[in-house]
Amino acid sequence: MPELPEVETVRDGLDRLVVGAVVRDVEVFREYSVRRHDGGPGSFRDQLAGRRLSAAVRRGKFLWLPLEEAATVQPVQPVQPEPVEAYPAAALLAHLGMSGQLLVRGAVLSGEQTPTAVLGDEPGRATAADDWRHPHLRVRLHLTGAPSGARYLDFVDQRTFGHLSVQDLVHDHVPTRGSATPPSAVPAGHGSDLPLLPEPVAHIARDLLDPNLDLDDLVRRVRRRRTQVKRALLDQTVLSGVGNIYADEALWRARVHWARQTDKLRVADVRRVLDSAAEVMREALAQGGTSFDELYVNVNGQSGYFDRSLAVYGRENEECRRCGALVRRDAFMNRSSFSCPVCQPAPRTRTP
DNA sequence: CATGTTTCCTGTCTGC
DNA sequence: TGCAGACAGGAAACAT
Repeated sequence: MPELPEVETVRDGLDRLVVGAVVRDVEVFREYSVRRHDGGPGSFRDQLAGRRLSAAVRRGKFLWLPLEEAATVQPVQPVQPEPVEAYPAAALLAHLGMSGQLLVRGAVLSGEQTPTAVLGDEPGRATAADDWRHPHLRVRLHLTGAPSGARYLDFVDQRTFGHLSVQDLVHDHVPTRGSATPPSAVPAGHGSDLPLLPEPVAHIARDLLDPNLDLDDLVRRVRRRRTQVKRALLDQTVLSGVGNIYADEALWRARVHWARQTDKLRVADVRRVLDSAAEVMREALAQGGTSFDELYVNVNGQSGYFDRSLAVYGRENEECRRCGALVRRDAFMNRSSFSCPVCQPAPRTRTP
């Protein structure tokens, strides 16, 4: 799945290849993929055409490109009063769901940039400025004026849990510790202290790679909850960016069972779980830049390039890399939890 | 209000 | 060989 490290890799690629480009046209092949856009495909197209993609920003697994009016390519529409804010008032918001990809086509890559390592394009088709349409192509943005020469930004999504929309930028609904603070990847030169987020992201908590995350506060908020620790890890309003895979990996590293109650965990345990989650995601991100090119596109149910490094996820009845016990799998929230029965002893009262 | 459960979707895999 | 059912999962929507 594209989790935080994968989304960050994509964000970085968009930053280098499509930021600065102007959207010339939009094709929506699957209406469902823009279901969260208010107004439908026609409105989606209208709100993008003629706008410049001015930055690439991420929080958790949400990714967005703030929009600016393009001075050169003005769409034919009535003149509207300019917003006073210097920061863009709207953004193209993307969530990759579990199988979404953003593929840049036609970019001329320079130097060290490996074509296929940038945005998960397919080997052999990576550099060509072709019009080839992926079987799961849902939305295509036609670009012009990209410094990289990128012609298309393709949204490809097999299982269609991902989505695109144009959203107003609003102030953070859940500022950490009282004061409004900026999102994690605020573009340079855009007033980095302006805490503007797409509306659907405004209630999403900061992620573990956010330099402005208050870790002590997060520990307190986790322990204040009365639920299983893994539920807390997956809760958007507590912490963003952690999915089922990295939750299991973090808990294994921290030697904490997924069903432990948050309000009974010690501060040191919670801190260790969070540190482990940050660590495993940083490692995945580090690998994401290099070795995933031939595998990253294969997000059809497998975790892809990071597979080899996984300690427990998807390894039912295989040996724990630490103690050799057989990894167990439990049903959890209509999915699975993987854990080591020895390293991560289950709490007494709750026995699934 | 806080927490738990269901639902959306498509392609692959398993078992009968 | 076919085909129903299980499975994968983020997060909104709904339920308790």
